[in-house]
Amino acid sequence: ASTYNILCKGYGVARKPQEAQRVLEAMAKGRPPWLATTGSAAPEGAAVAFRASPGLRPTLRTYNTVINSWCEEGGIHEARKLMAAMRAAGVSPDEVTFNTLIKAYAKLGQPDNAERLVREMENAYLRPNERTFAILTSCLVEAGQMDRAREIVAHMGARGLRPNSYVFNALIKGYARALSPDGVNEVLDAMAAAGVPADVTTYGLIMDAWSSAGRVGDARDTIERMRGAGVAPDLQAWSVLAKGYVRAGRPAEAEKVLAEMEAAGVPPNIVTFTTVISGWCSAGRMEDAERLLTTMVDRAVEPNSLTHKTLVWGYAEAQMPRQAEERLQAMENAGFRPE
RNA sequence: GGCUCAUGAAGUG
Repeated sequence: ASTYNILCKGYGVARKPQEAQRVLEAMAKGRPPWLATTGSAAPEGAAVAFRASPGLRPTLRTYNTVINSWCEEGGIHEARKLMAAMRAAGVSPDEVTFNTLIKAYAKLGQPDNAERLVREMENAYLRPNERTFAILTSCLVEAGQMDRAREIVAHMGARGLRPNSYVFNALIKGYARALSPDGVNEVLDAMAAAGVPADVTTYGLIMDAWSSAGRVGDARDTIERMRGAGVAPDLQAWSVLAKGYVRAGRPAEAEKVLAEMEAAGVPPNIVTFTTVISGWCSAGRMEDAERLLTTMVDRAVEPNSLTHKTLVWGYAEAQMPRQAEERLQAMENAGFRPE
């Protein structure tokens, strides 16, 4: 029975296209009620899964899983229809159902609709939970509505909820991207006061804002602060630091980060290497880019399409068409399609 | 009890 649900999820993850209408219509009797009511296509694989066991009725989790697969594809309309259908079939949506739909609006950048759905959720006598607030907060932050986001978070207490790290991290993201250390520190203080420890994501988020802005000194300060707080930087955090040096036009220092992270027990991966290679390319230092590529391959890290693309770009930018062509060829030989 | 929903990294068409 849950095998069944896992199947649905698998198909959802695979983002199967929708030839489903045919599959649905071809289904034998014993079709789940929702099939009759959703006039449009469902993800093909999910429909196949339903077909597999004619006698079985979809459970709440089955519905949630399929609704999620719709939402991942931006099919909010179909998802809502499915919610109506499940109700008609006597299965009541739960918090997960609503969170899934709220997330869909969040992805579409529609905080108003997301908030509307939270109200709808409460009208259905369901309590928004921490995830609901994390999704909503993140949505508001993405929309640049920091004040509203804070309001919402402040409201959690009244509903018996305490902001967790997901919620706090969403706020931090907003302030970090606005390059507002005051805002960031304010949230960090609030986290400490709430007994929610800043984690590797929290610090990574902050570092990324600094690094993206080319303010690598601040990113460096942040990673040291993180270590001081007993939080070990992970692969992403180190990669972000390397990006900071790249963005600041300091590729040699970016490359030093590779050794630094290695020493910390976190070997660089393809993302880290490609980041630093792009730094050499940006500086027109193609021989260094090639040298690092060799180092990378020696360490059994294979270039991917983005690595190749970066090098092609680098040679083009450096007015080295001959080498650009060679790179393009190498890319094709490695089985990557040039764009 | 398990199975469904939330957060950070690469040249960025």
